[in-house]
Amino acid sequence: MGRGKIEIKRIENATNRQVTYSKRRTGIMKKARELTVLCDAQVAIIMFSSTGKYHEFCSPGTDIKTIFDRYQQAIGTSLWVEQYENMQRTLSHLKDINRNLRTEIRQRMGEDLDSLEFDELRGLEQNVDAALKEVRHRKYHVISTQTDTYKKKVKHSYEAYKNLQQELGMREDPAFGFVDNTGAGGWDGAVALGGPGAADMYAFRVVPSQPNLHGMAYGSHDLRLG
Amino acid sequence: MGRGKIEIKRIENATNRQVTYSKRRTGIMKKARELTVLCDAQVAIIMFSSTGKYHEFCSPGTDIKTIFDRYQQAIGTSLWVEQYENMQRTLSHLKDINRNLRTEIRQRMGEDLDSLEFDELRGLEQNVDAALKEVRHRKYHVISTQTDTYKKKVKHSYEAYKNLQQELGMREDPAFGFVDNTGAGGWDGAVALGGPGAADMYAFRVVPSQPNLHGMAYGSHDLRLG
DNA sequence: ATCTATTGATAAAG
DNA sequence: TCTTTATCAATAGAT
Repeated sequence: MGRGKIEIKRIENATNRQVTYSKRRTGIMKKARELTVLCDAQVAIIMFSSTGKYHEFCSPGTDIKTIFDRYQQAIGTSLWVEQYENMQRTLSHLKDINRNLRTEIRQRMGEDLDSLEFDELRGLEQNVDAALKEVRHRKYHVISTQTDTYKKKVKHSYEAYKNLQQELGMREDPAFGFVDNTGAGGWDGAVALGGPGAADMYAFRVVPSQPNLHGMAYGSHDLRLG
Repeated sequence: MGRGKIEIKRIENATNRQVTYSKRRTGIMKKARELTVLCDAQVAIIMFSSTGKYHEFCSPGTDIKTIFDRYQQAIGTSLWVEQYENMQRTLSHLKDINRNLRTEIRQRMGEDLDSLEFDELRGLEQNVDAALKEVRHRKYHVISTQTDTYKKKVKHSYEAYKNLQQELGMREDPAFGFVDNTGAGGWDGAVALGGPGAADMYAFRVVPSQPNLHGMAYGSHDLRLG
């Protein structure tokens, strides 16, 4: 209908496409309105043009949400509710896991032990014992690495100092001499023993792992768009 | 269009109404399909006839849910998308927490220590050390409690035995006598030492705290209908 | 946006 | 429901 028929394929000319969209959209909306009146039907139409503009039609006496709700009911499995419930399940699953993880951490900290069977308690003891050995081992490794580094730094500084001395042709002044700190005691011991207040350092680090859980109470909300 | 024009008002004859609904519905769907192709548009249509039957049309390459979500975003009152994004955020937050908790547990087991600063390492050592003491303390408490219970049971049984003996007027037979198990050794020591394979008991218990995470990959889905 | 030749849609009948 | 066909409606292209 028009001055010559057109092939049903995308109109390449953007202006023509826009004009045709406008005309035909109006036509469809009119048809929908007529169908609503003539046949006592309910119709909902949503359109997006290629430029992103949207237009809607809805039979009078109802609204798009209602019709889409009815549609969901008609097809049985409500897509939205299904997806919503999936997320809901996942959320509560994650929360369960997190609760268990927290419980395990507390037990590994020596708290909440009352609920453990004797065998579990014995296993925990052995596990924590082994962990303590690992941590100590790692600590000593770090200490020795840092000590080596420190020793090297001292050595390099001392050589730089001697070179400087030679450059200047000066005699060494014992008041500014370097002392090799090799061996136990001194720096090593001071770090290993730690000062007051150091004991809670790791416990403090735990805090960011337990952020507040505000905004997680999705339990009772209903996603249906009634 | 047709043999004479018709007024746009409800068709009273039910059969005619149904026939007209069927014809015009087909016509609208065809128009919608043409619009989709000609103008590169997205169209979603839902219809309910007066008899309750539903029909839908949706542009290929998308679906009704997607178009409806986009529509909701377009008109602003996008309750669902908002809620969805909230849940999305909560999920990723929970997953972060979960990851941190697992890291902490691994570190409390003596693994993944490389990333710790020296101070953290020292704090961890002290913390685990203290935890070990707590666990041991609890274990000994359980042992002594169970020992007491055992002793009481033995005592009661012995008394019941003696009463029975008196009832029957029998002389005590040393071969069936009871021995008071008070003191160290015996049952207590056997349990405390544990047998081979007991070391992994606690580690095994951890497994249910790490369920699979199937179906949790909501992270990359985007509900927006771009 | 308006016009109009032309095609498309469909009411009524079979 | 499917087809036919006379008739009206929609619209492509031009202005």
